[in-house]
Amino acid sequence: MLIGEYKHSIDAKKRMAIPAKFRKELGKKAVITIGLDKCLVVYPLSEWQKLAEKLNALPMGQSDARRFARLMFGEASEVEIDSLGRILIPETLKNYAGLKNKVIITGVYNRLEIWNEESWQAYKNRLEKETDVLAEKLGEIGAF
Amino acid sequence: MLIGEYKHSIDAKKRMAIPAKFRKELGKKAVITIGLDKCLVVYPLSEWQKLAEKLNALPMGQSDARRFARLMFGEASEVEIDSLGRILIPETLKNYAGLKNKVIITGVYNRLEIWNEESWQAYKNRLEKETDVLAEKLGEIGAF
DNA sequence: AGGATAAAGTGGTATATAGTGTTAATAAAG
DNA sequence: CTTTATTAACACTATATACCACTTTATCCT
Repeated sequence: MLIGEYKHSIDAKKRMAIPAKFRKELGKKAVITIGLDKCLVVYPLSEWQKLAEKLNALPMGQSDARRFARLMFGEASEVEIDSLGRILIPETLKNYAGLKNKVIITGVYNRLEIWNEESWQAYKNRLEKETDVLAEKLGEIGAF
Repeated sequence: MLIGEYKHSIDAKKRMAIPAKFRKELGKKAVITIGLDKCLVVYPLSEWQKLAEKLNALPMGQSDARRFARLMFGEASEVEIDSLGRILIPETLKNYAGLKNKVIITGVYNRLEIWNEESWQAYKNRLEKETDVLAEKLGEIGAF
C-alpha cells in the first residue's frame, strides 16, 4: 500500500525521483496523468489498465464523455523508472500542475500524487479547516 | 496502448512525423480519416478493420451516425509510414482539420488524433475549467 | 506533337535539441 | 560511522525537422 508524504525535486531535464519506499510497488513502468485539484497522479500499470478499459467503454456519442476520455488518454504517459528510481515528467503535465523545482509526493492507497509545494500546503490547510465535514463523511462510510 | 501528447510540425510537402513512441504499434501502414470535433484520426490497419465492421453494422434508424460513418469511409486514406517515420496528410483532410505548421498528436487508446494546435488548447481548456465534471466522471469510472 | 520548363512528390542527409544513462557528490537515516 | 537515498553534473543517444537532391507528373510554348 502506498502511504506517506515526501518532498523531492525535479531536475533540469524534468526528471523526478520516486521515493524509495514506493519503487517496489510500482515496478519498472507506471503511468502518469492529471488528477483533481491540479495535481498529478501516478498509477501502477495494472491499475491504469483497469482505468483505461473503463475509459474506452464510455459512450463516445456523448461529447462530454468523449472530451473526458481524450483528456485522460492524451495527458497520460507511460513512464519508465530508470536505474536511479526516477521518472520523466512530461512538459504538459508539469505545466498543468504548476510544478517548480520542489514537489510533494504522497501515497494514496493505490496511487501516488504529485503536488506543487504551495498547492499542497493550501490544499492541506483547506482540509484542516473542514475537519468537521470530513469527520461526518468518514462516519458515513463507517470508518468510526 | 497509444497514450500521450506531442507537438510536431507539418513540412511544406504536407508530411508529418509520427511520434517515435507510436511507430511500433502502427507498423508501416495506417489509415487516416476525419474524426469528431474537427480533428483527424489515424488507426492501425487492424483497428480500422474492426471499426469498419462496427460502422457498417450501424442501425438504419441512426441516420446521423450513418451519415458520419459514410463520411469517415469516404475521406479515409491508407498512408505509408516512410523510412523516417513520416506520413503524408491528404490535402482535403488537412483543410478539414484546419492544420497549419504546428499540430498536436495525441494517443487515445487505440488511435491517434491530430489537432490544430489552437483548437486542441481551446478544447482542453474547456474541460479543465469544469473541474466538477472531471471529478464526477472520475468517480463514475471508479478512479478514486 | 514534342520538347522544355515548372510543379509536385518522394527519398535522404545533417544538425540542433531533447531524452536517456551513468557517475559522482551530497545529504539523510539507522 | 556505515549505509542508503537524493540530487547535481556530465556524456552519450535518439528524435525532430529544416534542408537538399532526385524522380515523376503536369503545363506551357513553339
